[in-house]
Amino acid sequence: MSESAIRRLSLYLRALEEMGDDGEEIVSSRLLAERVGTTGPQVRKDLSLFGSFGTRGLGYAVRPLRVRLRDILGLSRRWSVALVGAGRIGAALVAYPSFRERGFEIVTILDNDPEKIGTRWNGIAIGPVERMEEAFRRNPAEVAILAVPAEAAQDAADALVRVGVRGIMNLAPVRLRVPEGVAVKHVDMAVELESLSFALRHLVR
Amino acid sequence: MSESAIRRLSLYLRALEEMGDDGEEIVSSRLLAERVGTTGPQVRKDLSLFGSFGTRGLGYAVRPLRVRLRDILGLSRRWSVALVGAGRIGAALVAYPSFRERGFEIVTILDNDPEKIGTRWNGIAIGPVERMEEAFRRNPAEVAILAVPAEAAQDAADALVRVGVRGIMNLAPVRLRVPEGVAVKHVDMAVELESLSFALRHLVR
DNA sequence: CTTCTCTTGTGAATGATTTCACAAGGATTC
DNA sequence: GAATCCTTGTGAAATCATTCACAAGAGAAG
Ligand SMILES: NC(=O)c1ccc[n+]([C@@H]2O[C@H](COP(=O)([O-])OP(=O)(O)OC[C@H]3O[C@@H](n4cnc5c(N)ncnc54)[C@H](O)[C@@H]3O)[C@@H](O)[C@H]2O)c1
Ligand SMILES: NC(=O)c1ccc[n+]([C@@H]2O[C@H](COP(=O)([O-])OP(=O)(O)OC[C@H]3O[C@@H](n4cnc5c(N)ncnc54)[C@H](O)[C@@H]3O)[C@@H](O)[C@H]2O)c1
Repeated sequence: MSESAIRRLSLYLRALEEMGDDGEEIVSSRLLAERVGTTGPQVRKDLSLFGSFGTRGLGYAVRPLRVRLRDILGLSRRWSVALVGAGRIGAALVAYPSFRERGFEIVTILDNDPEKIGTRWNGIAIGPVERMEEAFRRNPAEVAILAVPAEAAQDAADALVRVGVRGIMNLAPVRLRVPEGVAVKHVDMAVELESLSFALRHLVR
Repeated sequence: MSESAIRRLSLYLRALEEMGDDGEEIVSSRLLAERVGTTGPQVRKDLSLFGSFGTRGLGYAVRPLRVRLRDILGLSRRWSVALVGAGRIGAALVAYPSFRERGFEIVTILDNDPEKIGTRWNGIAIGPVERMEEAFRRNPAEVAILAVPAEAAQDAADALVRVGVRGIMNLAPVRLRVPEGVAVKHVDMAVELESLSFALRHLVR
């Protein structure tokens, strides 16, 4: 059950959610594949990892598959999220409504800048990062978004693990070391840009 | 020459840049691997795709390898970048100094909100997206960052391709269709969060 | 100059992921 | 209710990526 299969499930779910509103009842693996940029067999393989949800000769019923995928991905519950680092990227994330709509609710915001501490973002008071434990007692979170400067990221991650966070989405350009059982996803825009640069290096100018 | 190999090169380069400042002269594949979270053999395989830069028995000289990696990744030149979508995420990106430091310079910002058009961000006047062609004549860009709402993303991408952009980093949660020869990298935080959710689904509460 | 140490560079082996091909089997038609 | 159509579900094959093992070879030491 590869990482990439899981990411595709997430894309299938998104496609299904967009479809549902168009009133489609049934979708074939071929059509779903086209929506997310893969192939029919790939879709079927991915889904078959978790059971068989289609009807032969017909396809997949949109709504039930959607429910099933949400379930598989662990999205049939809500996740509480702590944001550490109330900077520019943090501000964009807090103001972004889609995460909440998809079940990820930012319940805690922490920073170490005295100027920021106490101000409210989206109804949430920014707390001092030194008092993480206290903040988590009030508003526990299973997941954290880490948006502090690179130098501060490892310490912040350690603290997050200490207060019980089991998953971190890291935006800082550093590889985090975390104990077994803690999941980290790294969003690294510099790497994305550099792999664009690699792709273009001979094509342009 | 896989996508993932290229991404690792980018991480090796970052590690080397951090090291150089520490005054390390030589680094072994083992050490470099540790820094980026992979293995020695993997580092050597990745590098050997492009030549042999090390000395047996010793390791890799930091500075020359850095230069070589920059070259391989197409980073020994500067890239001009257009930002389309001057929203919250766009604001964070424009204010973020690291991209420029690593050779990616935002030279054009476009939006379709009359309120925003004409205001200056970081010294750059936000232009109307309808006049993309004109904006590109003044400030051409090879690369674009796309940070518009999902519904607008495909149209914006089409327009970017028309004015000659060859690489797009897309932040909107949609799969873009682009012609052959145009590279797209998709930064999809919702997918990241959902794959965290998958990893935690049975571990938490 | 020879030996010893150490780490690279790389073919071969292993492992993972994707693609393929097709039997299985519901739905629809006549 | 039989025949036809169509798309799923899935082993097997092919491709792709990583790991391994070790010969090659540079430098240090004696
Ligand atoms: N802004 C972007 O577009 C962008 C893009 C890619 C990656 N990133 C990365 O995301 C991270 C945040 O970037 P940003 O642009 O929002 O930076 P920023 O400087 O605007 O924000 C960082 C915030 O973290 C806070 N902070 C610093 N040390 C802290 C600590 N120890 N504990 C808690 N809070 C702390 C600061 O007070 C500040 O509010 C950085 O690692 C950056 O490299 C940012
Ligand atoms: N904010 C986040 O944290 C976040 C996280 C993940 C993904 N995203 C994605 O990034 C994109 C931008 O998000 P945001 O939060 O900055 O949204 P936003 O609404 O703050 O900004 C979008 C900007 O695009 C402009 N725009 C709209 N249509 C346009 C068009 N046709 N041409 C040019 N400009 C146009 C708007 O005027 C606005 O300034 C969205 O697709 C969003 O889903 C955002």
